[in-house]
Amino acid sequence: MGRVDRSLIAGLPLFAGIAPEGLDRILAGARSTRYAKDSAIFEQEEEAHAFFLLLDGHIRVVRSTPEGQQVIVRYISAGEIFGIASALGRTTYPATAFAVVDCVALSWPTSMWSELSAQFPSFGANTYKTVGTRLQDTHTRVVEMATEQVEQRVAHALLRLLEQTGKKTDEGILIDFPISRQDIAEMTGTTLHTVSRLLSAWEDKGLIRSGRQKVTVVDPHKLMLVANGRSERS
Amino acid sequence: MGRVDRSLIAGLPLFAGIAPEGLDRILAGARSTRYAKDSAIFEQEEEAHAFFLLLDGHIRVVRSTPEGQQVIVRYISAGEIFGIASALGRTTYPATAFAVVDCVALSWPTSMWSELSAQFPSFGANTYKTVGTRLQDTHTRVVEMATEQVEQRVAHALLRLLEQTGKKTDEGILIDFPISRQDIAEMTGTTLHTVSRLLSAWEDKGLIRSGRQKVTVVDPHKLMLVANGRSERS
DNA sequence: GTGCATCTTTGCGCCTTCGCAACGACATCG
DNA sequence: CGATGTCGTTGCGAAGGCGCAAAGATGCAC
Repeated sequence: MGRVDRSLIAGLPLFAGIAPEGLDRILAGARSTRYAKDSAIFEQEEEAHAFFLLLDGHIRVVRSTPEGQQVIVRYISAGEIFGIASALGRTTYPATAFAVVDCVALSWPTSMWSELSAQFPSFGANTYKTVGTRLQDTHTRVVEMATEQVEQRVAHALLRLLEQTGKKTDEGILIDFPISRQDIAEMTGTTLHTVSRLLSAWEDKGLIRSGRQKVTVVDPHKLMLVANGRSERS
Repeated sequence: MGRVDRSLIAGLPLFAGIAPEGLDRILAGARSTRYAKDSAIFEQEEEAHAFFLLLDGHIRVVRSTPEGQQVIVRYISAGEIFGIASALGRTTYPATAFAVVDCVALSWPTSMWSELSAQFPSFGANTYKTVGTRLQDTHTRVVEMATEQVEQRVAHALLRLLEQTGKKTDEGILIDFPISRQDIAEMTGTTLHTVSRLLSAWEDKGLIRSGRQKVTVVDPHKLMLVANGRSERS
């Protein structure tokens, strides 16, 4: 918990078009919290007491089945809002949010949502736009799961992570947070075994380099061919 | 195209808490259109010129892959809004909407969205709540596709259709619009062959009765057991 | 009433993917 | 620096579900 300087959030598209005084007023209602790696920011089914803006780090949003299987709904990067169930008329969080690395996030009490979105229409509009984008992304994922083979789905998932958090290194583009085979499996609806086999095969072909909780894409273009099924079967 | 009487929409939750004069003003900007069975209300990639409210009938929202495969995103029933891409900051429709039966829908030009939602906050709020619900529903679907076998997915899909449009008959609960094996396959990410086999097996067990483009659920409770995987393998 | 288009059923072989199991590698911590 | 736990790899067998193909049903149009 602590003060937040306006400059930390002034550049975010989320707050585009809001005057400095407005930002200060928005921030006045927020509190900043640090979350240790692997801790939960909120949990599925829990009362939705707040919504969040990630300032630093990476969040993994996970939905669990009654049988205890987990599915990764999405990753959140710095600058994105999350836990906005409250903004959408829900009273409980539909998923659990884990800090993938040490994170810092702002939070506002749910009760402030209507107030903020009314007072700063562009903030509301930007948020809804984000929700709309996520709905489309999720539909895309449904389509992928319905029509593609595992190999394509995993390739697509990696490419999406690259887009979101790719970081250039001298070997290629690195996914900028620890991610295991199991994690990738939970994003794509397969098993860690199958993911491991795929990554091994791709590494042999020189598409990627990977290690413990680490994936670097060496040849994004070829990976894209795989994702589109234009790659000959091995 | 034509006039719409206020009474047609006054009872909808979407317009709850809006005065009669407000409704009239909302309707003044709308136009009513009839769509013949199997016609498209709008098409994927098309400019999002309007958003819609279904007054009567059933709509199938379909997303196509570049390879021409189709996935049913959802069914829309009377009273629901659809084509609200515009409300979410998109400029094109992300999917195609087909009239499953003869339909009647109201439409408003996209440009009216901001005006209406500003003037009638509860209308805006209800719409966003709907979007939130759909996002959750879609996530649920992702989880199902990631963790369940085809049999469970198909059972879940049928149960969802029952919930949405089930109509009691003397044989059981009927899905109230024509739906083919192919349609069910496109909802669940499988093939019409597999769906046909499943329905046949369920019919033998007395769970359902089905015919050409028609499914009646005789024993919803047992179907729920199948959906939850609590049914012994055949 | 007859013909045609569409939808449905069902058999069979194959292939992708899973499940299980065992082993190997790497990092961390005391 | 060695022990321990977590994560990754890989082999093998099983099977769920797909693809293809052909035949059977049903409703609609003329």
